[in-house]
Amino acid sequence: MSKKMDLRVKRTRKLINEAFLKLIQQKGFDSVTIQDIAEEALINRGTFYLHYEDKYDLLEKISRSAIDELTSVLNPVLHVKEHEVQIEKLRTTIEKVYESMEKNQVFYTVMFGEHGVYNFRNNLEEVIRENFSKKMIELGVRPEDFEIPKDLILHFISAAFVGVVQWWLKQSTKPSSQEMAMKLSKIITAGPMQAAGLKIEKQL
Amino acid sequence: MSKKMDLRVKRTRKLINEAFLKLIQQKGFDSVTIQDIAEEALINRGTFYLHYEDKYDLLEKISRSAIDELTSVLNPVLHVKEHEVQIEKLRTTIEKVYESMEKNQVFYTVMFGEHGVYNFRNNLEEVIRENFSKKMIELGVRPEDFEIPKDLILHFISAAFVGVVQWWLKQSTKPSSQEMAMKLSKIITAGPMQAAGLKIEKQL
DNA sequence: GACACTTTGTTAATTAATCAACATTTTGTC
DNA sequence: GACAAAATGTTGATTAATTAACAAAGTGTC
Repeated sequence: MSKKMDLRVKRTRKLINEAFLKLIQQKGFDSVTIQDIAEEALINRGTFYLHYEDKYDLLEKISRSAIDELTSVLNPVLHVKEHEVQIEKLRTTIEKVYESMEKNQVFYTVMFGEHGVYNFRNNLEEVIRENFSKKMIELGVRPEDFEIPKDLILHFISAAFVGVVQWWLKQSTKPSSQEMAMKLSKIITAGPMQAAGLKIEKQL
Repeated sequence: MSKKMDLRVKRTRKLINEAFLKLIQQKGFDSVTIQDIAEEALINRGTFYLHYEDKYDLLEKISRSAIDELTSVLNPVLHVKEHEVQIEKLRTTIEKVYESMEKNQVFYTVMFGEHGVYNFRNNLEEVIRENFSKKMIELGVRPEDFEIPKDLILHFISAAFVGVVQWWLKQSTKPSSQEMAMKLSKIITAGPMQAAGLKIEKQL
C-alpha cells in the first residue's frame, strides 16, 4: 500500500459495509437490494458499482476481510515447541483472536444472527480447520503421531472455538480479550473439566 | 426548497452533526476541535468550512433545528376553545412532542448529559416559556383572567415539561409517544395527584 | 403468459470533496 | 515572555461521487 487511500473511498466503503450489515440483520441477505444499500448509506446507487460488482461481491469482500484477519492471528504451531504447549504464547494468540472479534463484532453478530448468511457457522468452522491443517503440514507434523485422529481433534477445536465466540458475542457486557485469553487457555491446557475446578479420577 | 439538496451535502452534514454530538458527549464542547470532527466524520477538514463557519455556528444550527422543530409542535392555544381544554388535541400535541424527541434523541441526550452545553436546561425552559407567552399574546389571551400569575404557570409548565423529557431520555426502554401522550394529558388535565389515583378532599 | 412495476448496470456532464500547502492564530510548557 | 506544537482558515488543482437518463432484466400479480 504505497499510496494513501483517498478519504472519500475509505468513507464510502465504510458506509456501504455498515449499511449492508444493518440491512442483512433487518431483512436477510436475499431481500437486500443495491437500492436499499444506497439509500441506507446515503450514496448514489451508481457509486456502489464504483466499488463493488454486486452484493455477492460485497459479501465476499467483507467476509474475506474479517476471516483473513482472524486466521492471521490463529497460528497454532507457534504454541508448540518440541511437543510442548507454551502457555504464554497461547494466551497471546487467544487475546488477539478476541481483539479481532471486537473489531469485527458487528459482522460476526449479523452473520450468526437469525437473518445471517446461510451456513455461516459451518463455513467458519471449516475455514478454521483448513487453516490449522495447512499449518500442520507446513511444519511437517505427522497425524500418525497423535493418539486421537487428527480430524476429530480439529472438529472438536473448531466447534468449541466457534461456540465460545457465539457465547461471547451474545454477552451484553463482554469479557475483555485478556479475560477470555486467561479463561480459554486454562480450558485448553487442562481440559474443560479441570478448568471448571473438578478433579479427575486417576486412571490406572 | 425548490431544488433537491445534493446527496453529498446532505450526507456530509449528517456525518458532521453525528461526529460533533459524539465528541461533545466524550470530551465536552470546549475541548472539541474542528480537526477532531473531521477525523471522526471521515471528512477533510476543509470540507467542514464549506458547510459551517466554526463549531459555534454548528452548535447554533443543530440547536436551532431541534428546538424549532419542537416549538413548531408546541402550540398550546389550539387546545383551548372558549376557555375549555380539548383533550384530544392536547394528546395529539404531546404525541408530536415525543416524536420530535425521538427524532432528535441523540441531540437532547448529549445536551442534557454531563458534558452538555452550559445551562442548556434553563435555556430550553426559557424557549418554551417565550413560545407559550408569544402565542398567548397573538390570540389576545389576557393574563388578568388567570387566577394564578401567568409567570408562575409558565414556569411550572416549562420546568415540568423539561423534567419529564429528561426522565424519558434516561429510560432504557422508552415509552412510545402514544403512551406518553396518554399519561401526560391525564396529569395535565387532572393534576398530578389525581392522575396518580389519589382522591382530592373536597374544598368548601 | 401478459403486463406493470421494480431493480439493475451503465453512461457523460457536472459538482462537492479531497489533497497539499501555506500563513496565521492559539495553546501548552518551561 | 519565549518557543514549539497544535489548530485554524484559506487556496487552486484534482478526483470521486452525483445526477439524469436509458435499456434490459427480474419480480409479482392476475
